[in-house]
Amino acid sequence: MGLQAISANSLPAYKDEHLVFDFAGKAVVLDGARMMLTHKEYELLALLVQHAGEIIPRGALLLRIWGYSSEIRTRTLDVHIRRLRKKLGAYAERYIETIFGIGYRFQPYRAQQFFQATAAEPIALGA
Amino acid sequence: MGLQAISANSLPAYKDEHLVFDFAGKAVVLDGARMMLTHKEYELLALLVQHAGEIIPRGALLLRIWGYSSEIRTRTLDVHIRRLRKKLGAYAERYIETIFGIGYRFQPYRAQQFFQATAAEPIALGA
DNA sequence: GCCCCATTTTACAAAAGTTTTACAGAACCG
DNA sequence: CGGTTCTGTAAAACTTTTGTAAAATGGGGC
Repeated sequence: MGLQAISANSLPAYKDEHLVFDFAGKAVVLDGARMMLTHKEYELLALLVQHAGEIIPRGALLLRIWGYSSEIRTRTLDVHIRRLRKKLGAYAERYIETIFGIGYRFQPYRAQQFFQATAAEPIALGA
Repeated sequence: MGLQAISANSLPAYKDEHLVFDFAGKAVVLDGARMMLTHKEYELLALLVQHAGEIIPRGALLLRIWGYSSEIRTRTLDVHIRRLRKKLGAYAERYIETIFGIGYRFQPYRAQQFFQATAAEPIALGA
């Protein structure tokens, strides 16, 4: 029965102490409870997690997820980031960093203890 | 005696605390009472039950049961889902989940206790 | 033809999701 | 500091999707 139940572009799942991100099953589990994410929220978080540790510029996020070419001024991205942070609960700030003037970065749970960050160096990332 | 040879698509019957789905006999029993389903209702529920736990996109349902190729806008599926839910009575929402923007999913009776169910759930998936 | 009944369509209401607006607040720069 | 730019946030506005009732359609049997 080729019912094609929800296609799966399989990447190795991301996993740390609190968060399990199953790209194949498009399921995210936080501390054992399934995170209920909308499409856009899922896509946004997935993109960040796939590039864990890297800074992703606002422009890149807006392009990849919204198809917006640069030079569109909108708060949409921020609103979605906010909702993700809300759903990430206590770990919100730890997982999703704001890189002022550049974009955002998903940080694996443990990673932050090694770099006691003052802030973030504006590491460039190709759009 | 069994002149009724085991029909070709005899799948093992689905069964849980309240619902018994006998594919071979095309009979559905809910809390001991036979559910009277029309042909389309039966096909729809059967397809969902056969893939219990999986999300089945609207497009797949419309294709498999109605032969509709995509890009036909119709509320027929929704109407049938509604009638099924009505006949499922109190268990309706528990058995048939709506996955917003994607499709529907039949959930075995017990399964939901693992994921705390607040309400209808928008599990996100890429489109 | 007429009736019955399953099914589909129509039309609108309700719900869920997304974007925009408006402004507060934080970070940067001189 | 004072000005400027950028981000956070809540709430409103908007869009899309689903739910629902009711009417229309269509096929079989009488």
